[in-house]
Amino acid sequence: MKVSDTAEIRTLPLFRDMDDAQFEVLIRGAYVQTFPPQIELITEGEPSDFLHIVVEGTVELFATWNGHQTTMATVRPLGTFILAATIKDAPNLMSARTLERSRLVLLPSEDVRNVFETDSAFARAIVVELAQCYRMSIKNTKNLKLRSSIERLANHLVRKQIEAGGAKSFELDVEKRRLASYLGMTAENLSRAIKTLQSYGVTIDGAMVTITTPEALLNLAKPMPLIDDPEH
Amino acid sequence: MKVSDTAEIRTLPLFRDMDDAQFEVLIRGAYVQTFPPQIELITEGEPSDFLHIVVEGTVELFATWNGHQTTMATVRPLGTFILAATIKDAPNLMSARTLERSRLVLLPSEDVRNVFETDSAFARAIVVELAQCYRMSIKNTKNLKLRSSIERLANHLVRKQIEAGGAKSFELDVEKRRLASYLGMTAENLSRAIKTLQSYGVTIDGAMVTITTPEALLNLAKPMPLIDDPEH
DNA sequence: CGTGGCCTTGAATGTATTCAACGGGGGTGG
DNA sequence: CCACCCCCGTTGAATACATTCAAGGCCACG
Repeated sequence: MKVSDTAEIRTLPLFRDMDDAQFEVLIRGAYVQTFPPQIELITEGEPSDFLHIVVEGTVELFATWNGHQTTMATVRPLGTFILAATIKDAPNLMSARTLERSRLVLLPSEDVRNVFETDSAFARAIVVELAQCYRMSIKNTKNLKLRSSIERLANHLVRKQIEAGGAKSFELDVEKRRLASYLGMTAENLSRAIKTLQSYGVTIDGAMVTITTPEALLNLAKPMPLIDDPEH
Repeated sequence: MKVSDTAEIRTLPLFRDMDDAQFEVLIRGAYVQTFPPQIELITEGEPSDFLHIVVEGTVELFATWNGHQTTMATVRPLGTFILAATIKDAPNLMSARTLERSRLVLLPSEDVRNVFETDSAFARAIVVELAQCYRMSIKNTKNLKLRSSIERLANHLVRKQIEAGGAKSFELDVEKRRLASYLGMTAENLSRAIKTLQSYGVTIDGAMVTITTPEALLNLAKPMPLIDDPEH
C-alpha cells in the first residue's frame, strides 16, 4: 500500500482521531486494488467482507428488485461505503460497480469490527459517520416523497452549481441515465424535464449545464437545508 | 419517573449494556411527560434538545416542504426517535406529533452526548442502533424507488400479517390517510389500491384486513429480506 | 467506415394526483 | 337522547405526471 494512500485515508474523519497503533492494525490487513470499469465489486445480499474506500475513480451503488434497478448513490474519492453492513456484520443492502478505472482500499470487516470494539475514538468517529449517513438517507427520502421529478432535478442542479463554486456553467459528473435513475425517473423523463427547465433559464448541452437566470431556477427549486445541505 | 418505566427502558438494546452509574446519570436528568393527542413534540429544523423515548401511545414522524407533508414513520413503545440529531447536535430533520395520548421519556441531548463520550458500551450500542436506522432508511428508499404503489401496499400487508403472527385477519394500526402518506401516495389512491388488491384475495373493511389467498398476494408482493425484513 | 451505446423525440399507454361530491360513524352540545 | 356536525374514507371524472415502446441521430471507439 502506498504511503500517500495511507496518509490520505488517515485524514478522513473516520480515521483522523483514532489511535496510531489501531490504525496500523487496519492498514496492515488492508488490500489495495485497481479495478477496470463496469466491475461489480459487491453484490446485494452477500455478506460484507470489506469496508471499501474509494481512493481514485467512481463507484456506483445500486439496488435491484424484480428486474428493476435503481442507482442509490455514486461514491468518489475519498468516500467509503457499506460501513453499516460492516459494523452489523449483515448482508449488503446495495450492490456496487466501478464506473471508470478505480483504485480502492479494502479493509477486512472483521478488522474494522475488532478495532471498533477496542478503540473508542474510532467507535465515536463511526457513530458520527453513521449518523451522517442516516441523515443523508432521510433527506433523500424527503426529496423523493415531497418533490416532483422536475423539482428534484432543479434542486440537483442548484446543488451542483454550488459545489462548482457558483459558476454559471459546470459539467455533470455522471451519465444522464444514471442521474435519471438516481433522481427516481427514467432517462426519457429526464430529457423532458431538462427541456422543461429551459423556461427557467437552464440549458444543458451534453454534460455542460448553463444557468442563465439563477433566480428563476431557485424560485422553482425552493432548496432547503433540511433536504439539500449535505452538512447538518 | 416510575421505577417500572426505568426498568423497561433499561431493557432496550440502546441501554442494556451500559454502565449502571452512567444509566443513572441519564435517568436523573430525564423528564417523563404525558401528552394529549395531536401535540407537536418537535419541529423540523429546530435543535434537538432531547432524545425521545415512547413509553406509551403513538407518535408520528413527518416532514414538510413547500406546503406538502409526508409521514416518515410511526413510533410505538418502546421506540426512540431523533437519535442521530441528538448525537450530531444538529437540527431535527423531521417533526413529531402524538397521534393519541402518549407518555414519553425525554433525555436531555447534552446528557446523552456526555455519556456517549464516556461510556464505551453505550457508544457501541448507539453505533448498532444508528446502523440499524440507516439500513432501515435505505430499505425504505429501495421500496419507494423500485416498487409501484400497489406493490408497496401489498408488501406492507404481507409484513403486517407476519407481525400479526400470520393470522388470516388483522387490524391496521394507523389511519388509512397516514398509511397512504407513509406508502407515498394519496388517500384516494390507497382506496383504489385496496380495491385492486381484492382480485388478489385481500379485503379491507374499516381497519380489518383479511387475506384469503396469501399465495396470490405473495406472488404480487414478491417480498424480499433486503427490503422488507426489519432485522438484518 | 461501420457499430454500439447514449441520448433524444414521438406517440400511446399506464399510473397517480387533483378536485368535487357524498356517505357514514363518532363525538359534542343542546 | 337526539340532532347536528366534522372528519375520514370512498367514488367519479378530469387532469397531470411518468413510463413504455419504437425509432432515429450523434458521438466515440474499434
